[in-house]
Amino acid sequence: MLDEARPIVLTPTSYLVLGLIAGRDRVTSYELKQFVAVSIGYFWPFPHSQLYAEPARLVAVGLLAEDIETAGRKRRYYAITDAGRSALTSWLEQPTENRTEIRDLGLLKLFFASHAGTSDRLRLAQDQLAAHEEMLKEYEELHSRVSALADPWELHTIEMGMRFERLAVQFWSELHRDIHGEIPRGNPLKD
Amino acid sequence: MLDEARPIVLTPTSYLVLGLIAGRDRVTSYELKQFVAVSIGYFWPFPHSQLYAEPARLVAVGLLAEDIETAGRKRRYYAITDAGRSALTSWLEQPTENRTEIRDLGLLKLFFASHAGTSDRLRLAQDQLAAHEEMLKEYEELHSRVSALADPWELHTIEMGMRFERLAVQFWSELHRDIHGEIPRGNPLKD
DNA sequence: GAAGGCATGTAATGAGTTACATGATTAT
DNA sequence: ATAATCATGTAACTCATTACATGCCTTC
Repeated sequence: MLDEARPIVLTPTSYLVLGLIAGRDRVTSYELKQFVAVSIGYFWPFPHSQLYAEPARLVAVGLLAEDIETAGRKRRYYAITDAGRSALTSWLEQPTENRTEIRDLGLLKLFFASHAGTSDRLRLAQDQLAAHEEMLKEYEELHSRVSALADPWELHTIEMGMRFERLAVQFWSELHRDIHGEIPRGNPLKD
Repeated sequence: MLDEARPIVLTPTSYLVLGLIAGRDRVTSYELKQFVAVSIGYFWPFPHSQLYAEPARLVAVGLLAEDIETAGRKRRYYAITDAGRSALTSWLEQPTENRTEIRDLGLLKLFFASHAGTSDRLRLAQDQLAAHEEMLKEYEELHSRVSALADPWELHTIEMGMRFERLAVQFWSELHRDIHGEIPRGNPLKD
């Protein structure tokens, strides 16, 4: 009972990692990375180094157990502990303080579009439209690929992602149309 | 030309601050804070200390000019420099690398809902539904309050926010209905 | 003239990002 | 057997967050 000092505070990333590990029995950071890339990473991106740093923190506070390979690769396998599982479920029981953060550089640029010229606005809308169409397609492929096997709750979040992308496609294409209508005659689009 | 060392790299927050200041001629961090609270802060939240730290950085690299009151309050007024304005516009011209980040603790919990019980899932959906309905109302009030005066591009981002909230309301209410249907008979809802 | 809240700012800490690094495996 | 790519991890640095601090103004 030394060092009772700072209370354990878990970040969203902590729960993310905890939750991912809770669903498996032994995983390496690399495996988590693989999975994140085709699931939660779609709308909650972060660099893979977090998947190395965060488990280390969680081991330090007893929510994960670590098991290091003795063989050549010396992989670090993580597993959730009882304490970890109960931290996870009690988080799930807790009411959620909610402020959805939508960080999108395209929207940020749109916010400041009064400082840009019409052609830049148009390109912005075009690019965003294309990017979101692309993302939508990716989501759809992903969805059809995993819809049979994946956890149904994970699937729901993927569906939310798809809906968001549809919304974005709609939004930017309307905007594109509007901006297009506003191009001055003396300066016709080429392309 | 001493210290040509590290190239100036601007973060999204940098452009956010730069853009905000570009639209005004002299502002304090506090004024920025006020404005952020009813605009971009809705979907890109961050603590106000950033609005003190970031201008300082931008002054250091010459993109903002600082003017400190001599009177009692010693307020720091910021204004954009020519270099700052051109940094902003060239950013606006640049194509946007896009990965929309949607950070939402409710969705994260949904992702891990297999580790929760039905009643917790139900509460999650209820809470999220209520929270998004609330946000939608806020957006609508904001929109009608400012629709006449605000920059039209800012308005568009607010409209995107509203659309997102409508989507979220839709999503969580469908989910709520689905979960509700799944409650085992032996364990009827009270409330 | 005290109290409370708004206005304004700073310090400390740790999380998150970027960049690098190196050992396996596969393809050619 | 060499190159290329995948697998796995770490280090440095900076931004972002939390928490605190204090002056000014209003109101009673």
